[in-house]
Amino acid sequence: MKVRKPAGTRSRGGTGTAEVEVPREDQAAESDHPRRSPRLASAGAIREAAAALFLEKGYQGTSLDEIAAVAQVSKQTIYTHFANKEELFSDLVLGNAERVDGFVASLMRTVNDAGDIQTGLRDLARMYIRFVVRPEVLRLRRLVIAEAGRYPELARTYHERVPQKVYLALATLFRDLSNQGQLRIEDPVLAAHHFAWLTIGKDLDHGMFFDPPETSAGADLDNSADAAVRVFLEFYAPRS
Amino acid sequence: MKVRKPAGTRSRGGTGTAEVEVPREDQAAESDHPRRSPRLASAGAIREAAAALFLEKGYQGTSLDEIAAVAQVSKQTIYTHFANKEELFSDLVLGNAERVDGFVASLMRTVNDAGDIQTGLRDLARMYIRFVVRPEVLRLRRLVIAEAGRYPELARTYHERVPQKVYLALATLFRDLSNQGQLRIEDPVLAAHHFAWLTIGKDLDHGMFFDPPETSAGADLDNSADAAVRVFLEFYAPRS
DNA sequence: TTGGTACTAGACGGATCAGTACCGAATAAA
DNA sequence: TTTATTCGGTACTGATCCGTCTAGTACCAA
Repeated sequence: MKVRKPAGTRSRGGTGTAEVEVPREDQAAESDHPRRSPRLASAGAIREAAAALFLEKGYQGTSLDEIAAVAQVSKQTIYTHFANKEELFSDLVLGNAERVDGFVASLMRTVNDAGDIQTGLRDLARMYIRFVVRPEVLRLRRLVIAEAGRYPELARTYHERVPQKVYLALATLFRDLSNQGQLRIEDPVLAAHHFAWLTIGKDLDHGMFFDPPETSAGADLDNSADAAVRVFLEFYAPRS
Repeated sequence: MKVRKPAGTRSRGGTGTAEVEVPREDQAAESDHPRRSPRLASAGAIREAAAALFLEKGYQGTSLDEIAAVAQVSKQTIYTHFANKEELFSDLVLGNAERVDGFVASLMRTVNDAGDIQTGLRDLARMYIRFVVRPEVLRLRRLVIAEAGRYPELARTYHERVPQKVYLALATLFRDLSNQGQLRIEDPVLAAHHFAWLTIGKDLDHGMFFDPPETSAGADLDNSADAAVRVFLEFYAPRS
């Protein structure tokens, strides 16, 4: 049961099955008073192991002993870094949520860099759908939904920081484009939802129920994205 | 899987806060004999209790002792009707899945009864969104997604019998309407997804992360549905 | 009466798991 | 060297839970 290494070399990240990026803490990121931050080398390994196991087997399906074993760390060490299982869980969920900022920024950059609006929205939709369809994203979403009943606050926070952040960015973008006369939009938030769900609806739904291996082929994703943009623009493009 | 017929409305006094319909397999015995109840009466009570508890606290969060207590039944009795916890769970999920047939039929009836296509699709969208937003539907969906990792076959079956059934019905409808010249659709399945996600995307997403109390008001739902239909028809209506 | 069915009540085995306690080794500073 | 801290190993506690088992009660049919 226990995977033990023949003493000596501890290879961290060598296995590297954790697809989700684990935020490293530099010094004061955590709560204030506890203990002086010493060698935090183990914190990263714990986060990696927790991410891999939580995403694969769910919150309740993962035991701390298992995390400790995979992280090649004593269970006690987990408790020196995290107060309890719940905090470790929320650290994973919220830590990964922070990555969307970069993604949203690149979305906006993409559409600004494009020549015309069709191309811009098409590229945006293609990026969006590819982001959403990634196995880690799907699994994390599933995980949050699964625990939404037990941890409603976590679900709310995740929703605000991930999906909603994208909707609001889209809404802002559409409002600007509408002011420039490139779109004709009365309710930017509504338009953002229309764009988002036209684009990702089918694949996100699929990803919620089926395991990731069935990742859609890239060409199919592009076709979905392009079709979504055509429908969107037919309504929201300025009347010629 | 046993084939069950939707029995009448009978709620065992006191327990019933189960919002999900529970299929009964025996319709006798209206009067409540104080203690010694009719034969097999317990199966229904077990299903009711299991439905209420599973939907509220999740699969892993619900113990069989708890179900037995709520159902006012001995734990042993549960095992005379269901092989194990998993079967009880799948009975709940799949049993409720059977109800979509009626819903889909009424959807089609609605659109056929309408005078013009705008009205027809508008009424259809309004019905659709109201169905999806119901707390029992949202909770059941959440439950299935939560256990999709552990019970992939159940997730697949649920998806086929509930959401996919609606998509396919929509696709068939759109194909027919297209043949009649009332719509202009090349890919009916794609159009069905566009229609579905334009309509329910936002509220379904919300319902996955937030607890049911925040049920959207009826007027908002109608506005969402109507806006979705406008966007849909702008692209899929025949060119005038 | 006999036997079968439907059920209650409770205990129990076997297992899992979160969280704690304690020990000793390694490490680094004083 | 001494001292303090970190960490791995492991045993332990207290609790939960699935599923089984026993013993006994009520009802019904042949």
